Amino acid sequence: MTQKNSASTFAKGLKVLSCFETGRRDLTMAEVSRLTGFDRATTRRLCLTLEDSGYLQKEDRAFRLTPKILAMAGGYLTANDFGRSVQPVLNQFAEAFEGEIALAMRDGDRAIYIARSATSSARISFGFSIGSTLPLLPTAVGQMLLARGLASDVDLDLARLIPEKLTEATDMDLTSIRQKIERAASQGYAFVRNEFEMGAAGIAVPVGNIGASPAVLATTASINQFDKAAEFDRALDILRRAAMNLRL
Amino acid sequence: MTQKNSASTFAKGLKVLSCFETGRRDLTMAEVSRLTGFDRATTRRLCLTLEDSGYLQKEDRAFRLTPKILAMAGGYLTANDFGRSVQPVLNQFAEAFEGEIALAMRDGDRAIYIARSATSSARISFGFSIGSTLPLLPTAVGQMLLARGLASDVDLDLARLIPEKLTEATDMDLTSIRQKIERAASQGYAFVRNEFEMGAAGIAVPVGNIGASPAVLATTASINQFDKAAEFDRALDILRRAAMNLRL
DNA sequence: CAGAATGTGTGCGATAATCGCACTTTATGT
DNA sequence: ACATAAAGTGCGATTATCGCACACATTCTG
Repeated sequence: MTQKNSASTFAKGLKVLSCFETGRRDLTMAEVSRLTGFDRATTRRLCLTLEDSGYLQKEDRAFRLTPKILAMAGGYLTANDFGRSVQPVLNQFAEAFEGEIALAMRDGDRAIYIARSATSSARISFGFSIGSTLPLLPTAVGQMLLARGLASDVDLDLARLIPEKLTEATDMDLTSIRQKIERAASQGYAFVRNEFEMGAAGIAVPVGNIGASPAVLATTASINQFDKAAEFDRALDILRRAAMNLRL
Repeated sequence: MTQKNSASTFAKGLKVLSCFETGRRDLTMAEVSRLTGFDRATTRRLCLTLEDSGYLQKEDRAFRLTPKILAMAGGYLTANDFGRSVQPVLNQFAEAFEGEIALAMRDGDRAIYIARSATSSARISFGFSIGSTLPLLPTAVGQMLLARGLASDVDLDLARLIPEKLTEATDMDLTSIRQKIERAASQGYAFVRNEFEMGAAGIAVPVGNIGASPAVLATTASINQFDKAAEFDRALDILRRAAMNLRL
């Protein structure tokens, strides 16, 4: 059905492209067709258009993203001047942590890393990088982003977002989650352990806005690194000082 | 004109999207129309489709990329497992340098950073990050990538690529550039000073392939950091050891 | 402040692009 | 060798798209 002010073929194509967002290594046209629900002939034309345009390359019968998509991401980062204004600050404070620090914001129903720095002693595990996406409910980053919203928006979000049991410790109770978000708002930080990844803990603090969108600063580490109150306090202090140093 | 196996509306839309790759902060529909050559009504529909799909947001009358494009980049990085296999090694060797180290590959007629690490003491200047693109001819990264190609491909490339005078010192002579590429191939590293950015020097070494595409590892610094032969040799040695440590 | 320049929004007829179906061919798996 | 899955193809029907011209809105300039 034709919709004013829109190009449905283009929208379909973007949906095909978004199939590659999850990090699935190789996708055949048949798989893309199943994921999108589009007719196989339609999917074929759209995939080949992405290949012609340089965003996908085909190997055997499977497609994968090319690094051209990184250039687009680079366009976003350059437009915001993050390479100069944000990255050096994150590098400095990652060293203060001897760990990892990341700047994140919300994109739809998820959190997304938009800048990150880590030292060689940082915990590897999940393999976070620019562009990594995290769920909102079971992560410190997500809870702090939700906490930065209006209470009425939190109500709407909690009515829509479905908790997903990622570990044995993932909190599936919306009332409990809401309390954590409210506590994050009142105490100025979110702290989550074992809910997103077993053995991992995260702390997130508010940091200002990117455009009109709230951003948060976070660090993740092994849970035992924050066991002692002094270690936790030190990490929180460094995060807060990093937040004050960031010019967003 | 209809072309088999393709969707021209989608291709047009991707061309609109690519207008935002350059890091231009805000683009109006009129500007996008001029850049692409498309009719203004066509451009309007395509821009609004990108907005509907979450890739662009509009502020006043200008559009800008949203962080959603970073998630796509994250899909590329996750598919290649760079967050786990590459980033920790780069972090380790950035510390050895007390500077910057980056993994790059070729994308069309440019080099593109696909992973990067820097310490707080690294030189800021250009603000490189994942997704940063560099020209092939006046950069160590570019010359090393060209050097990794077949001699016949280098011939074709040098016949097509047009040198661009970025600094007073940019080499515009194709014969001279060809010699530098050949030297890079024979000595196993490329070294460039002041040609891309005044005051900046870069060293690049080969590092293996990503998929079927050659990759290189590079560091950049102030030119005076490599003035002494001992400093240069140390940097080259660290780069080579980093290259050996990377599992691509 | 008026006029010029630029950007945006809209309607609509023509037509080109797209769709999706069914069939064929190729590749892979058992 | 056969079954299954994926890809490739042709084509008629239909829809989506295009681009033009005009109107409206915003910004710039003298």
